[in-house]
Amino acid sequence: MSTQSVVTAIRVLEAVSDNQPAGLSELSREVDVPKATVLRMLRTLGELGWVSQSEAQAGKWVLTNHAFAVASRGSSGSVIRDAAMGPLNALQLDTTETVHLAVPDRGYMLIIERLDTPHVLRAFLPLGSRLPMHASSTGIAYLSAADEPFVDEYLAGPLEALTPQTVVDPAQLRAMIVDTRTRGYSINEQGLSTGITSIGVPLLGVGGVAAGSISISGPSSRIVPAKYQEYGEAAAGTALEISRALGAFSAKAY
Amino acid sequence: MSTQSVVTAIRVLEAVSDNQPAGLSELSREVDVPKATVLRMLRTLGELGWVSQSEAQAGKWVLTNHAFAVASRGSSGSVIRDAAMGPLNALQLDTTETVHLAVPDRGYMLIIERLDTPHVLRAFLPLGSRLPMHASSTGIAYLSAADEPFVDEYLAGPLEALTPQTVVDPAQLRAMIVDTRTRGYSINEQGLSTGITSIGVPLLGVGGVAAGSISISGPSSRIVPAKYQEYGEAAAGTALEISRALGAFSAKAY
DNA sequence: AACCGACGGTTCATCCAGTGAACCAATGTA
DNA sequence: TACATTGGTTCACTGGATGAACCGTCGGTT
Repeated sequence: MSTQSVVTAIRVLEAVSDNQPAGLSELSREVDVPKATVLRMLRTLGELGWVSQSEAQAGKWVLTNHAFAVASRGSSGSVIRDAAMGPLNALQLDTTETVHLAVPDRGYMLIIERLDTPHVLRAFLPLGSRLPMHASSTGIAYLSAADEPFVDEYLAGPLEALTPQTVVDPAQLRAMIVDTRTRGYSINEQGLSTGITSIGVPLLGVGGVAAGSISISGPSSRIVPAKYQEYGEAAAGTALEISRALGAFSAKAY
Repeated sequence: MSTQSVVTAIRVLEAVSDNQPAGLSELSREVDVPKATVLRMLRTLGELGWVSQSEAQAGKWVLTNHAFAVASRGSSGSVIRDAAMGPLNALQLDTTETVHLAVPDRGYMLIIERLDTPHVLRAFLPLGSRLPMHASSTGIAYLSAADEPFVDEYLAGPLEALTPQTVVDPAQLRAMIVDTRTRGYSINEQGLSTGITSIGVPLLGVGGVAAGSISISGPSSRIVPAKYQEYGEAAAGTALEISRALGAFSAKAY
């Protein structure tokens, strides 16, 4: 790989992100690069305003808000967001529950938008949360629209259980994906966090490829089985609208 | 500055972020670095999963979601978020209007969280939005708690008007900052976008330094002058609670 | 008190990775 | 047709990146 110093710098950056207030030796071990080099990277990234020394603990390094600001103008993210916000807003008002907009990132679903419920009891997924695909309705929905090789590869990997209800059996997950395809929406009952049920639908981008997903989430006491169909169909309608806006069904532009 | 290839890479990354589907020559000009070098950076960043070729337009480069995922675990962001979400939630329920959580980034306020109003008529700031400080209630609130040199520098810079109501006169802005200090909250009437009024309060971090701000926003037809005081005081109370949790008033830990 | 290990941070000779001018083919446009 | 711009490639040169060995400090053990 070329430009190895850049590679090192980015790896350091990701290591900082993963270990938040991260120490020098710690990072050096993590990235497997001499301390001197890591420190030089941190200094450079610091000058650029991407990391800084934690004011709470000297010698510990943290990410800055600037890093977030630069990266939040993500490509597909903003395209999808633009297309999704209107319909998503309507969906939230219709259902009165929290709706999420998620895009894929390396086996995770990344929450990039949220419109929340007026209910006192509300679910909180901070913006930027990464949810394992197999443990979230957005993830299963995304997988239901993704191409086979991707699904095979994902299901072959290690699947961690986040709650006692998390489904980690590949065969069972495959069945859930098939159900999602036929039904039009995925259902996740407390597989991500206890007491939360969620219903997801995939979004399609240009050429009909999976681009992300949306979901309706709330306490399992409110999102009861009797409501699955109503919410599922509402979400599916919204997703269709967004996918259409993304150009999923128009002739591919050459 | 050391490790110049890293500097170049990050500058390329930021240039991509700013110009979204960005072409090679375009970036080369922007960063003032030969095309060959820019291309090498793009390839390296591509291998790392931070940028990719736009599938819509070949040869154009865009940021990936992965970049967003890494950077969204921002330091101060998450610390503040953890401290703020509880009180903010209560504030939203009390006022029934949209509340925002914002942190500073190079002259802008970065919206990192939002709790939505149940009202059909609602304002949308996408999460990750960057608002000029002088044109937002969060910005003026932040400036009212920031140190003098920072304020001087900011007001000396170019101040763009986003709407006909945006205040861009430094003297007038300074008066607004003073008012904010004495009153306890800032008011922005349609300075950010027409038809939207917003009330902001600064958050203080360790040592009492400005760390961010919160705001209550809504259509100017609902957030009328008669409500300013009620909302302002509610927000100020919430901000105080958050600042306390951030350790603004405890003895500095040595 | 003396010892130890781990911490953040520094130094500097070696050498290889990054640089950028010049190049290509393709497309657009006047 | 000619000209300008695009994305992308090549390669000799050299100066910037590397990493082993170093320093001072801190906190816990014995």
